[in-house]
Amino acid sequence: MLSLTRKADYALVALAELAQRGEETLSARRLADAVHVPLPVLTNVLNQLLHNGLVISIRGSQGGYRLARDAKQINLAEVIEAIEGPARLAQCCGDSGGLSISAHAEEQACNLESSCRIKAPVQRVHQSLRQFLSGIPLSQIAFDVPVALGFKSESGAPDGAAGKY
Amino acid sequence: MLSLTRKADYALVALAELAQRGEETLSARRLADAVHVPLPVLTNVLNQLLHNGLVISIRGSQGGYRLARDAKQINLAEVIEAIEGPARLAQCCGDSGGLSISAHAEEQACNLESSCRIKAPVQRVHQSLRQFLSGIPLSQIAFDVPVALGFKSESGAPDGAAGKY
DNA sequence: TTGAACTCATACCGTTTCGGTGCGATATTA
DNA sequence: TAATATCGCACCGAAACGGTATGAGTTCAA
Repeated sequence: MLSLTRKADYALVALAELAQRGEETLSARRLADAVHVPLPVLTNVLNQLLHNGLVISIRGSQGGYRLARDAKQINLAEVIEAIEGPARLAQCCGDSGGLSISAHAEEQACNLESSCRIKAPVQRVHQSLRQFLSGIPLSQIAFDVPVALGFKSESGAPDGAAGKY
Repeated sequence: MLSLTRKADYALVALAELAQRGEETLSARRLADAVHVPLPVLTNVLNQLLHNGLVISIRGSQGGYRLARDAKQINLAEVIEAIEGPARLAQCCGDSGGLSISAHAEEQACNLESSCRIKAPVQRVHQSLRQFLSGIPLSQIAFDVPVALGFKSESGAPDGAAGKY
């Protein structure tokens, strides 16, 4: 459920590695070695990250990649969207943001009445899901900061985060 | 990103419909009509829901389906997992719970050092993601209860829910 | 100026998953 | 016993995913 694609995994790992290297410019080859991902695959991933402004590239010899911003300024939602494209929790209609292509609202799904009775609440869930991911900076992944206020074990109802969707 | 499969959509819509019907036993055919999903597809979905204890079935004529529990007792995580199988946010190793088959820990991925430096924090994210979904009851989807404490608009940092992964 | 070391962009392909269909078996009721 | 259901597979086409290959452009250093 809600799993990431493997490429998104790679992106996360690669970005974390770059974050740990700080200012250093790392060639795709060396990054691939460090992270144990086949070079051509990593190349693809890095390109997508480039186009989404998450890394910057320096061409030519001695070139390579570097984070475009500080690791604290990059969040999980960005990374995932960079690789997997804009989101939609359910097929049911719209995204919310870059809604452009939603106009190809074609054949199926949302001309159904009762399924769209679902639409509003599902979208709300999706919204808060996205905000949840937006709140997690890359730095937390890269440096594995043990977070101050974790979840309160298994006290049945999860605290805060879940209650207010 | 993080999108549900279409079948999970159908499951959600069907369950919501059942929730609204209360005690009524609804045949697959009538449910399919109500929800505008092709009958054979819905049949598959209902079977999966049956095996995961979310609905109960009554066979024979006048048979049909009904929620196995009150809508308040069914949460989103259950529904999604029933359809899409147990979760893993990242390929990176384990689930956490029914970890059995994780032993087929085969060819790839997690024999890599640096990628597994990622493992712990990613799993923590996944954990809280799951708890988040566990906190949303079917009743909220079915009856679209407008929630008391929504998100505070676009105040940059999302409140509560996101801060504490 | 030449060549090496890179990035960049795209096209391609095999495999898996997804969405959907069909059918035979079984169970229940009238 | 006939009608109406669920049940449980197995099947198929299409799309997405994961991975590979290749050619072109860019920069730097000798």
